[in-house]
Amino acid sequence: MVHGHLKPVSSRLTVQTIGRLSLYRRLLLEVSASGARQIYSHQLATAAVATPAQVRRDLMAIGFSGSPRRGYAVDDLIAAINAVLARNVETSVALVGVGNLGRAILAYFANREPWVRFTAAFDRDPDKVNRILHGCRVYPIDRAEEIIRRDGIRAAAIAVPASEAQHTADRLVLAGVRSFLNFAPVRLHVPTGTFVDDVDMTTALDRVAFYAHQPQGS
Amino acid sequence: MVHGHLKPVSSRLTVQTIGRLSLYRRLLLEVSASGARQIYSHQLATAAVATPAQVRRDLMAIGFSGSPRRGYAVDDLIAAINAVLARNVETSVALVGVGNLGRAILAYFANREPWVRFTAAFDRDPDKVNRILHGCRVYPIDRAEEIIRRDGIRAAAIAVPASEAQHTADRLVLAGVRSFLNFAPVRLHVPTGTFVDDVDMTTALDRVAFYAHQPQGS
DNA sequence: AGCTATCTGTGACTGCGTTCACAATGTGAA
DNA sequence: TTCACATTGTGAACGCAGTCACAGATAGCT
Repeated sequence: MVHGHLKPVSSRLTVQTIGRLSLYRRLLLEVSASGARQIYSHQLATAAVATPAQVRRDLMAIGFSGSPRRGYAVDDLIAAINAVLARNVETSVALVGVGNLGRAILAYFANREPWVRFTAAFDRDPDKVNRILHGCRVYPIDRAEEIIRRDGIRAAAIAVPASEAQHTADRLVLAGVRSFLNFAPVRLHVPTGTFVDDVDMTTALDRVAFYAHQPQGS
Repeated sequence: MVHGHLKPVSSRLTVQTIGRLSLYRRLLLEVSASGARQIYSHQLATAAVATPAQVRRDLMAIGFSGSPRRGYAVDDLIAAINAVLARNVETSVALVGVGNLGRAILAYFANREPWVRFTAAFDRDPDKVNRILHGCRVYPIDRAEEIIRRDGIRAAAIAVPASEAQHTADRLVLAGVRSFLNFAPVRLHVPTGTFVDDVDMTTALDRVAFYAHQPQGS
């Protein structure tokens, strides 16, 4: 779930399209590694569990063209997506909350997405600070504003308890963060122009439990 | 992201509504604990970062009525949502993949959602099996079909590497699982009537990185 | 060189989730 | 008891993401 008000970035680059581009890139990297140099929209669509028209629309949105009867050039497409998604620069992300979940996040993303790096983590617990976890240094939460400003960090993952999430977000916004990956099972109130992507495992689990009880029929 | 084709469960119980009901319930439990007995749609909407009309439509979808000038009865509403979401029974969920992420999931949900329980976990690694993690026993992956069938488990969380996710899902579907919480950064091909809720942290992080670079203006 | 098959690019359309707006309701105050 | 008004319930309108369907393009085959 995504919330937070944003004007469209370009003509037709919606949040959904951005998400699918991320998926396409992952799939294309595998395709490229397997040696294929061209790919059709219907092949990419199958891999992404989408429709060919959807794929073509998404690529149209980033101004990437293929050629009839040959499809899209895989490596060029990867480069085009890289240019759009990450502006070809490494993005620094802060992590707040180094509990079970926070540590799993650091472990999960270590060496996974080269264009994104967790450069600083923060926690309230004095026992957790001043360590280095998966290449990310943990600082006391009180130094968050200072370090985020110093390093020009504009993105942050929130992995604190639900009761502290809003307060944490407020502080980060003031420090200059405009884009949140929110793992807390609450919705954050943020100013216009701030992006929030909720990764709400609680809601997801409730949904899964609900549909587990539905009658088999399609 | 949710995929997998499903006919509407009831008249207007969409996937989105189910998700919001889960959120409402969490908020209402806090409200109830704080002592309030009635709540207005606009109060619930503010807490959920939604609109009053949205809240009223969702409650209409589960046939719950309030009264003008007094709003909705908090405890009755919680009970109504419980009845819809979990059918008032405990749901058993299997976990496949007991790596960093899988263990974090078990820790995260231990004692969090009383109506959902991870009753069995599976892993390929012989070193990980036959332990009990956060109240959940870990079995070798080869016993998955047997145990899922034995316990009538219909929901599963997938926390295996991307390359094994599809294969894992296929086996689980054959064993009777109809509802997936997919943490692997791929889209699963599943038969009609099977539900998949993707918790794709990779895509989410890419989105957050993208919007971190967008100009401040709303 | 011409022809054909098949894929891309895109205007138009569709369906659906959300929001609007207002009639109906009934509560609490005087 | 009456009145006033804040809140609910919901038909209708809206907007947008996704799909359709076809014109345009081009590579390969004969």
